[in-house]
Amino acid sequence: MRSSQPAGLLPQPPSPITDDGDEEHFCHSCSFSSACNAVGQGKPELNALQCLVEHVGPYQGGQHVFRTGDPFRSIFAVRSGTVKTSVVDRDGREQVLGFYLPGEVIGLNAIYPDRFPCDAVALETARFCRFQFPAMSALASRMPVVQQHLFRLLSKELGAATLLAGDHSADERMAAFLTDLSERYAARGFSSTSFHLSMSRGDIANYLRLAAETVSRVLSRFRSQGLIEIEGRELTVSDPEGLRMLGQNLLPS
Amino acid sequence: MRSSQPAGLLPQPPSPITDDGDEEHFCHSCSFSSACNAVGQGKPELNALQCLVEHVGPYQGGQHVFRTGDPFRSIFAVRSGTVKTSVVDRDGREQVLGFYLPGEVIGLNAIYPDRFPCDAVALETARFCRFQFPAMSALASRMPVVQQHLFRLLSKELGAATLLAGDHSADERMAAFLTDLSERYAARGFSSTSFHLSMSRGDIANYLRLAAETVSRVLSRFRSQGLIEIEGRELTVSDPEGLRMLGQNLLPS
DNA sequence: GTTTTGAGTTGACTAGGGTCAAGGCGCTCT
DNA sequence: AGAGCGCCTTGACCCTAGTCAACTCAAAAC
Repeated sequence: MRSSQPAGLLPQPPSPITDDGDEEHFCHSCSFSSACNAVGQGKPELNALQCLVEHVGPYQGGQHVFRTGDPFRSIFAVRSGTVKTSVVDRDGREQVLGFYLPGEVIGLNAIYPDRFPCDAVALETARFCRFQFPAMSALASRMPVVQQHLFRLLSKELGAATLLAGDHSADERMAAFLTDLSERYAARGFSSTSFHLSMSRGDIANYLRLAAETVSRVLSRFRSQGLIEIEGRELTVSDPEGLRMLGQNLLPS
Repeated sequence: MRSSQPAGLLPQPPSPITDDGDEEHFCHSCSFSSACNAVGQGKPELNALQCLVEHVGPYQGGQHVFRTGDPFRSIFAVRSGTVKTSVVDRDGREQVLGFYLPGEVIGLNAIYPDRFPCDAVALETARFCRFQFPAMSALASRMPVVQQHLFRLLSKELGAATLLAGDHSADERMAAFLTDLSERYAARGFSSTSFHLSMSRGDIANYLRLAAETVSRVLSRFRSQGLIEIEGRELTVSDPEGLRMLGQNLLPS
């Protein structure tokens, strides 16, 4: 199953960025690790999970992983790369819903409508673990720990969505966004103070419900205040605590 | 179990508003009906569900059903009355997260943190079905239909939270809010064109991330445009289609 | 090498909605 | 009845962030 490729895509040589790395380490930093590990500890259910997990990709930057309205059949855990989810409203305007880093899961919001309610686009070359959902759901019935994990993932995402809905200033939003990204990178074993923004200013602006110009201005202001250093899409957080203070009202707990 | 009361509350005579009504009809309009019905069709699991459901209340308007930080032990289905959920941020400002009508479920966002992440306050005399969650979760493992129902409820709420996060004008937000309320009342068997707003203008404003004055102004404008009639908290929707058009970008599907 | 294109930055102006303030209406409590 | 209070409405003003526009820069296309 390691070698499976989506139809129509040529396999390409692995690069340092997109290489899956060793399974042990990758799974350790994956949102599903507790579920997967629970299954993978020599129990007979191991085979069950292996049947419903499939490694897919690579998707090149700009390619769709799924589109609004596609029938819901599986959820995806990001193995490498970054993904943006978005909807387009009736006026044709895009609304960015979220960015997903390696180890995070997309597609959970499709369970209810039974169709994907948003687009998912790779921002850079990306690979995934694809979990067949009906089978996953069935497995969850037999394995409480898997069920619990799904409940928690859903509930967690619900909490995250709620935070963005508050009325907050541009500075608060940006500070919270950067702090959140920093912590998510840290949780996956990357540097928390220095990383690459894989999304454009426009995407950030859209996600934070600001104008692209405002994002530019706020970043410039943060730089002149010594909170961050930024050049293009390379970001260094100089004052993590200062940023955290600014964004605290938007951050969990 | 029908007669259980929270400690410290005197039973009070049922009123037309707060009376549970007959079980059959109530359950028919409840979000949990498909799960409950599946369980209650003469199967042995009937007893299991009855053990974990408890009818609680009445809570008077202003009373807390649960508070932020309370340990998570159960979810609640509203049987009668209306409930507001909210958080207070570090500056002490309240943020209204949602309003819940009879037949709707509160507490799902507590699964992940394992504590309630928000307050829930009755806006008017309210009664509930309380479901012990660990037991419910265990039941879900044995009964796929219950599990599926929980997944769907969570995923549905996730979709709803996402909609509020967009950047929309005051008019769009208010129109979508009224249309949504109207449809939820209709789904529960009440009039969709004429109903009582159980929350204050301030609560509506807070929920929609507007100022109370703006809510007032928008409602006045809607009235002068012939979209609604409103007197105090009594609302009549004169032009449902017009409202729907206005709020369409915020409404599901 | 030149042109084109798109992302990003910065400045000037504008507008939607927040804030402040005053006043009306309908409660409840003496 | 009168006082007090909370909720609501309306008006005047202001501020944050959006819009429009000009310009830079780097990478891709020719």
